Amino acid sequence: MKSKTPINDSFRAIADPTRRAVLDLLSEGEWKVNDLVGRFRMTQPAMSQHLRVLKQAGLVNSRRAGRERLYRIRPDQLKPIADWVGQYERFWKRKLRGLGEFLEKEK
Amino acid sequence: MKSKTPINDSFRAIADPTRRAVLDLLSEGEWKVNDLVGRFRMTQPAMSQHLRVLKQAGLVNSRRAGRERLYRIRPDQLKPIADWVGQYERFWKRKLRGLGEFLEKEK
DNA sequence: TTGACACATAAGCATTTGCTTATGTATTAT
DNA sequence: ATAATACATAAGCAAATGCTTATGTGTCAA
Repeated sequence: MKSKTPINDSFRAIADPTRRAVLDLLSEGEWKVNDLVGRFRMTQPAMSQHLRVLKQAGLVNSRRAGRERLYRIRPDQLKPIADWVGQYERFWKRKLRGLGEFLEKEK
Repeated sequence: MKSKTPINDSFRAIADPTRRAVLDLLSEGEWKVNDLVGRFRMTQPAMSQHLRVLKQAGLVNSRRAGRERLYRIRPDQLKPIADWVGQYERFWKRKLRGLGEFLEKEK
């Protein structure tokens, strides 16, 4: 069987465009589920399932407020992803400076 | 039907741990397919399929060399991902400075 | 030219994913 | 207490994913 690492869960979680859009909305502040549903062509259970994936990946938190449930982002949990992609940042930074063509031609 | 954007393909491509590991290897330079196969517990067709996904996402290039085929990374294609994750960078940077607790408590 | 090599592609299959329509579970309103 | 609201969870299903074992296709070697 395959081991599921949390870091892997994060990458998988943001692979879905709906979930990325949800994170973008949550970056503005807390949202209740029904308000999120109203932003997508999707039923409420579908949204709840996306939120569960995000929660299991550690990318969001939730709290009760009466009979509503408010989700908030945990943006620091995106740092492992930023770190991984950041490994490659130097490549396009060099390219933007125009002194990185050697990589294209090396070998 | 759902439209498949290239940016979405990139996120999906790096969702798989094998493909991320391949990209990490390719960041050292060009690799031939069989050498990549030797690094994973996987058949050659499986690796070729991973490489195809990476190629369709624009994350790698390939060229023939005799009867071998050499793959190289196109790291600048990761920039859209870096940009998206980078939107959230300020959150954990603020947190590291210790002056970002307000976000935890706001509302 | 014939065979071996390096790789891609096809076909098949089990698992996962993303959605739907029920249905369950708190919480609030009456 | 009862009904309505807000959401989660279960079950079912089509499509996508990741792998496998054939089987192509192009290149080199004999």
